Amino acid sequence: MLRMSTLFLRTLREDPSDAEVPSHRLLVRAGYIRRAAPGGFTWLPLGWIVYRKVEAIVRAEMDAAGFQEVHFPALLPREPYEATGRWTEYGPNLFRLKDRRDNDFLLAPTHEEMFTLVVKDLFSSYRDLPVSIYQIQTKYRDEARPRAGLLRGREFVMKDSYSFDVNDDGLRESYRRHREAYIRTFDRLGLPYVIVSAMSGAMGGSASEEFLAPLEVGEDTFVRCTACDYAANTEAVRVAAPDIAAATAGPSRVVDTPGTPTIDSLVDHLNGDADLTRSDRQWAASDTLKNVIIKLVHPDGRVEPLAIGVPGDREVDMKRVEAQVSPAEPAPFGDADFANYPMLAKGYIGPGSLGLNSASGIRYLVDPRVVANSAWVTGADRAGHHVVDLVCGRDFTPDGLIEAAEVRDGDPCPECGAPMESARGIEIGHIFQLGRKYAEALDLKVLDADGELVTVTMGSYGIGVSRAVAAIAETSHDDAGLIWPRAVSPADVHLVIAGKEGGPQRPAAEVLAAELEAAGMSVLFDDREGVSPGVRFKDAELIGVPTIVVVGRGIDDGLVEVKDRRSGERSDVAIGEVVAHLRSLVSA
RNA sequence: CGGGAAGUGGCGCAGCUUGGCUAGCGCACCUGCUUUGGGAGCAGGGGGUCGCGGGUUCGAAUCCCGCCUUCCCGACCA
Repeated sequence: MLRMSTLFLRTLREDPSDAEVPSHRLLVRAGYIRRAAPGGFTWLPLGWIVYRKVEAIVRAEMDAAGFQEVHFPALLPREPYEATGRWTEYGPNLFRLKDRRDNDFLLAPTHEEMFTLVVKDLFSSYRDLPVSIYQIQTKYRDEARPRAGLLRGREFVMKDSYSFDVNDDGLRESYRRHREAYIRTFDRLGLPYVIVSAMSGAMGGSASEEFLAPLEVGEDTFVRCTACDYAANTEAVRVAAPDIAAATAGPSRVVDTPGTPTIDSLVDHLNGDADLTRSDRQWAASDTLKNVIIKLVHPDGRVEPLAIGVPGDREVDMKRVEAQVSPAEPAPFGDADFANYPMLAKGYIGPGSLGLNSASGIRYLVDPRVVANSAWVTGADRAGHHVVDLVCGRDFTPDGLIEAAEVRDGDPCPECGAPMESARGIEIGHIFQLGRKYAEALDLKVLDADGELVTVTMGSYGIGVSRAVAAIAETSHDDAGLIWPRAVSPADVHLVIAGKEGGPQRPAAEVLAAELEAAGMSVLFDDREGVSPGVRFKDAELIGVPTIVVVGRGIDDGLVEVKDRRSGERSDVAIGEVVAHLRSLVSA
């Protein structure tokens, strides 16, 4: 039993000034957490109870799925991370430190290397696989900007799992089992989520999905179809490509378009010149093909120019580009770069000067909407000139496709064609078919049935445990305070005494509290003396136990009040029946 | 990393422009009395290196320089 008279708790009447998002505000105000360091929080007793309940549910579902728990140090030597290149690749987000002998160490931001090495250490046969192991561990990332309390800290708790299989079929099965375990976990946590397709990072990536709690305060933008169940992170959205059977446009022709370096000016010119107007409709920005040049900086330092062609009504979304070209980094193509490519007429760049086999030799990738037989107005590689009716596949051939164009509300779903809508969410889980990257880097191989060495294929799967606490608070609160789902509430029942000191309420409440505990329910008991009823009610609402029981003025008639925190509904229940009544509520 | 705002008892804030007596207010905390179904009243208390370091000055929360931290927007971020 948690007695508020002795509980290590102090609620705040006012919002802390540095807290913006509701979960941060309320968790601090209600006495669950306290800021201890930039991006680091102390868990107070109520908060730690909730945290452990969340952790227990995560652990129970991992165990139920047959995954085995291990535990690594957070403080690790440099070497394994050097072997995979991440000592440098992780950049400034990695906490690095030295021991007394000047050896490099790090505080692990994630543990792929260690899991890979421990499996290599123990196992060497296909007979040992598949295996999935996990840990619940404190992670460290030197975030440029910790924010929103528990939602993005520099120290946080993550459940990370890794699967090890001999082949791709096995990986897919391990991935499926984790996906189902995650669905069960988030369902039990009472956390709403959307499963979205995500970018796996490296080119030619394998399957990756994120579990996003759909919340405005979230940092991830995703789109979902209004008709079917397609949903994807913005970076990973696939564009629905039209199917055009044959080119209907006439032969391409170069036209004079003086002073039209922008798409808007070009469209205005096309619609304003009698020789160029269309018979069927006005020209639109989406009829034009805009070619944007960027630079890619590869991890080895090599710099490669890249041309991206998108419909003129859309911007190139650098986040989407980055996700496509990772691990290379996109960078702007500046005036100095243009000087090296005199064949590029800025503002009038067209496919004629682009492509690996062209004069520039610049790789040319286009949006999937630029399909075979589609006709475009695009630059003629001469200032003041454009080409009309340039048909893809007939008049030019790109080097490939790239998903780089911005995504908009209302864009058609790639699955069913219905309009999609965008929303924001908090990433609470991520499942990812890693493949052989780490196994190759760290030489994790097993003997197969034929006695041949094969490289193991891996999956990695994460749940932000401390973030999940904040996400639950974020999805479940009102103006008065938190409202915990029963599965993670710090108590089953919040029992409040409301009556004059010395009256019958206190002894009756003491008896009731003991009976509730005896019946298997956990009780947060407001047994404080000299505290006015208003304070008790406000604190109860702030703390957010889903069921509040008031032993008050009804006690003379043998009645106590049962309040539902979420709905606000109250009902009087005979004190002799309240234990059974509450037990049915709590177990419902 | 760029732009903006801000650091004063546990929490929320004032004071700073124009340097000066004991650094003030509300909440919280302690003592006493009253009060007890929606953040009570009265009286009396305790608690603050004014973010850190340096400088100017007879004198700095206040002015100057540097740094750190927090929040917001952007960049960044399995």
